[in-house]
Amino acid sequence: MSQTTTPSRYTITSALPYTNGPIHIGHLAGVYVPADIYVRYLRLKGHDVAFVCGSDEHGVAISMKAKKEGVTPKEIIDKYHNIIKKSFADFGISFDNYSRTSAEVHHETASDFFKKLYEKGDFIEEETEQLYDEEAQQFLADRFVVGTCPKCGHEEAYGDQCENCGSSLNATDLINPKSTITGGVPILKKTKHWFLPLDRYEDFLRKWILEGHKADWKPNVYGQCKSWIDEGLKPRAVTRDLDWGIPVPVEGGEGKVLYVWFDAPIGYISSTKEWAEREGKDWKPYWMNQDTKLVHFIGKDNIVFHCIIFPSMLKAHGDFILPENVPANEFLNLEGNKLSTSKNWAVWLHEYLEEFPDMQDVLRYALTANAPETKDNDFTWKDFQARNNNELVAIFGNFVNRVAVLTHKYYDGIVPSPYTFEAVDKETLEALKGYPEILSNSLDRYRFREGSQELMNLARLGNKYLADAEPWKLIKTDEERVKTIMYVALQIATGLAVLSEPFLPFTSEKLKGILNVKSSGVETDWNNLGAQETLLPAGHQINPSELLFRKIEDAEIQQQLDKLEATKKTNASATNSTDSMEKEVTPQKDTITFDDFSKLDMRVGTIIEAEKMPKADKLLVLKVDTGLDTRTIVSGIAESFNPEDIVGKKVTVLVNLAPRKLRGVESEGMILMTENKDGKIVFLNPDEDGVGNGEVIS
RNA sequence: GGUUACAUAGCUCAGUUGGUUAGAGCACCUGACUCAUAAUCAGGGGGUCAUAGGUUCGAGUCCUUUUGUAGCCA
Repeated sequence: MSQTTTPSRYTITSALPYTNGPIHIGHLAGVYVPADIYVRYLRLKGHDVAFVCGSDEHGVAISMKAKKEGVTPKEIIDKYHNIIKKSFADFGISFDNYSRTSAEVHHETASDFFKKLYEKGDFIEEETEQLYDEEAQQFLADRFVVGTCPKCGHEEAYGDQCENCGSSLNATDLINPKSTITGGVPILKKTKHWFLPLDRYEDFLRKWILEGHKADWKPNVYGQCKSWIDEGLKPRAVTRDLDWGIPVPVEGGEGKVLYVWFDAPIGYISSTKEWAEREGKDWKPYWMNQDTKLVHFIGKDNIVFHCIIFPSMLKAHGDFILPENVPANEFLNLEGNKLSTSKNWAVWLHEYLEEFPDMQDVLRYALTANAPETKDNDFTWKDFQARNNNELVAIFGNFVNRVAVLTHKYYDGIVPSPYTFEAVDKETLEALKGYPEILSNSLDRYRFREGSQELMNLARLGNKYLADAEPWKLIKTDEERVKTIMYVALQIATGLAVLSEPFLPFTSEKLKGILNVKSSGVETDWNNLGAQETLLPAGHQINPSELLFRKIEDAEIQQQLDKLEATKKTNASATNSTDSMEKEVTPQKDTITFDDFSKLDMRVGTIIEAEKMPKADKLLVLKVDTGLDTRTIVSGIAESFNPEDIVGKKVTVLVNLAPRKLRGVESEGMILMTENKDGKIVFLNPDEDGVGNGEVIS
């Protein structure tokens, strides 16, 4: 079913980022950069495009993270939605609309979608028994249950998987299951759910994918679909017992929400609606007209949802078109290890943007030139540096600079009139004309890595032309010839300015500024570039040269490597100290100023007396010599220390804390404590010899 | 465990339907040049195409084995 005619419009989606963390280079290389290149290319060719995305804000993981951190899901999604949205915008991902699944338009769209399928009888209803936490009054998603693994005996296995032996489990299989919310023992309780019977769509999928897209879908995508279909598709639950998400909008759906994978892809549609509303357009053609080409950019972990489940949903609904292609990318690693949000093993986009200001295109280029299109790839900072210094600076930037500098040197920045074109000039101009098609060839087949290299080849063509023609020598003997040479070189530079736009949008803009193309009077777009004789006319004034790229020094790379090394160390010590018990690192608090800090008066003190507070399990009444005075401090450490053991101990005391009465005893300060790996409270003690009472801590 | 994909020079990758001495960029070595961000241009060395077998006149390309990596499923 590959389309042979040119589509009237394009709907391009890129995977909705999950709002449990910021965007990192893996997301960029796999999804957003290729999607953005494709979209910019389509726009340059004058196509009607809707490029939509948004934050995916539902699901168990966010609900769980919220409970763990003691905040509401909304606080989490707002935080990450804002970070993500801003970093995309700053990075130049040119979404027509970036929405979020908590938006009203999405709730409505997803609800309606569900209702329509419900009314058509496209769901199966089934009652199953699930674990239920009576105290919290809610059903427990697999991740909310821990217990002993029935296979290996590991005591901290999750309801869906044992991280010790790696086997997947059902929550009901766990021995001694416990709710992670209350710690209580869950009971089995009946619950009703709605299932999408994928088996009904088997014939359709077989025909559509296995016959229709055998040739044009990537091997991995096609192969995975084939294995799913061949194994026999089963009904899949599209609702969950959860309090975070889109409420099931039909009778009996109280306390239940749509499965996040049911609502998320509908987010593409909602986002399109939001965009159309704002732009005063009709969203429907973008999703319902057969002459629209729909393409989903995703990572390989999402293949089944975008190729099997979502298309089945769309088919069931009946009004929608299906994706023409799903160019799923493989994964990117970082310095030899898997990227991990929870382990902080990543190059975070929002941090990159701060650490390498105005260098968006460098990261775009490095990620494109080394994109994980056919297999997992490794991002290394050394490669990043090499791509920048050897290619962007040395080949692309340098060519442009030498052309601009020579033009100013010889002609005060005015494009010279060519004299007679020799064979080499004609060949070079002819080669230049061929580039739009060369690049189209790559981009139409989603080969962005190849495309980026072809673009670089155009700059190479320019460098070679100059090296062969040697205008700097001829200027002394043959001025007419030099005019022709510089004219040709300027045409190539202009070609680069136009053709680099999808790959290097910021650079393209800058280069167009140098060449002053907007006032040249020549229409230079992708389509007529190949047909046009002149891209930058003789007599046209260009602006002074500006460097397009700067070199990246070894020290900058080392800094990034050190940062990763520090992460490794943090992770290693975290694993050691939490060997058996999962211990969450408390998130960093809001920043304070130095003035805030200096308000704290902390001193070295010595405990001179200690006794238990009557009728209190946790409290000790201490007399502490602070160097200033001897004062009474009540401390909640009785469970960890015997009073007699701590007399004479040197401790850190916050002395200017407002006094407070605890159990009738006034406490005049606070002793600083921390916790060791076993959860035991320990003193933060100034144990260096010769440190006396009353010394200020700063 | 099942399944899908991947495995080609030191590194990153091309290699369409099997067809002459396996290609490119980077790195390395040599030479040329100086307009240019010590950039550029030319030339060179370097691979028994993961492994073992098979089909074929002929296989990096098709089939099977083993190993490794990754995704998905159980």
